[in-house]
Amino acid sequence: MTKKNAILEAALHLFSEMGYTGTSTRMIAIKSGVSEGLIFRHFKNKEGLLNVLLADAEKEITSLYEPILALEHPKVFLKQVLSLPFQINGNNKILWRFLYTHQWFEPQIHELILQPLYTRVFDSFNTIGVSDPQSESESFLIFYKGIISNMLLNKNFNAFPVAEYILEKFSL
Amino acid sequence: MTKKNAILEAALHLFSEMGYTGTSTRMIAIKSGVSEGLIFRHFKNKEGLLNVLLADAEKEITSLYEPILALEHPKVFLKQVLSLPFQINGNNKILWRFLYTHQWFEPQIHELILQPLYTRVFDSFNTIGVSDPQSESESFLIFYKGIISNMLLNKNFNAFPVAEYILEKFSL
DNA sequence: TATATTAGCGAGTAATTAATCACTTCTATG
DNA sequence: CATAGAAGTGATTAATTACTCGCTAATATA
Repeated sequence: MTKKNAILEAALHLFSEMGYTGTSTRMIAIKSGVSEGLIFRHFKNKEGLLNVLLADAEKEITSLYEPILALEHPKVFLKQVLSLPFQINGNNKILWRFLYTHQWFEPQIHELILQPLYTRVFDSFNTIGVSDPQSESESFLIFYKGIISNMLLNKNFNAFPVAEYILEKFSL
Repeated sequence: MTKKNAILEAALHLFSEMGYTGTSTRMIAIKSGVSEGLIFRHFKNKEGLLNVLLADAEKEITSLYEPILALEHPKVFLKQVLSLPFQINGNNKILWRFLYTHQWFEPQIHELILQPLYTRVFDSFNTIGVSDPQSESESFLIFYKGIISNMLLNKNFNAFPVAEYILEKFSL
């Protein structure tokens, strides 16, 4: 792994655990095993490092959504959206936590998580033929985000039965 | 207003907007119009100030929940839980934002928001007689938290139709 | 091989941080 | 009124902050 990537990885871990303002560039340097100066050589400043992490996160979310957005059948698509939280594992959990902790200070993150899905979710419920596809879509996506929040905040939370239950509620 | 309360109010505002680590005691002193030293006289240190805010928040949440927890009829109670997000106004919005931004770094906050409701929600669904009261309760509370998250993160979000929709889904 | 560019280091720096301290002013109570 | 304790100030501190800079080592390219 290049030192540049080591910096990015250490910063992602630290930001997701301590927050952006709670992490010093010195901590990042120590954790990634590089000199503090190198951070600024590669990323200009601390905010620049954050922006690269945000851009990388956007790419990862896009490629995570991609195969699901390719599904044509409405009900299959919607079911797979609710399966996304279960793709959270040891590797990408840190990325999700980074996004969820920083969404309060970086407004584009909330958009990044929901917007790529919204149109297709709306169209799906519209095709299925529900009475109010907008409210149906919004409540569906609120649940999608909520289940991830809960998984990140409560280690004992077993999301499987809840997700099954919700699928039933949305007749999927 | 006492200077002690001015400090608490300024800190709550700043913490909820910039986060705990993103707020300096100097900022709090300037915003509340007191000397920086007074903060430490009243609260010992910055963390002590945070703890007082957390204790105050717990009291406020408790008194917000109290009248709803007093409702006996299961469906009436559950309906009123989903009406809680609409009690968010200019005054207490800052408190909710404080809780939601800090829940990622103060694990007890997630508990504080959900735990006082959980038992009664479970009992209510149990009394009503649903097939899996635990999953029903958990999904219901995920919606409850999710609606508030969405309201805080998306100014254009109109929660009314969504809440109505959810009540229907839970046959309330 | 020669040279230009990039990667990397570590000692600095000015500003900011949380916290302390000596001191003054207010206020309650005997 | 007298006085003890609480409220409040502002200068000061040691540590930490984000960031710079002069330098060397590595790597690419001609």
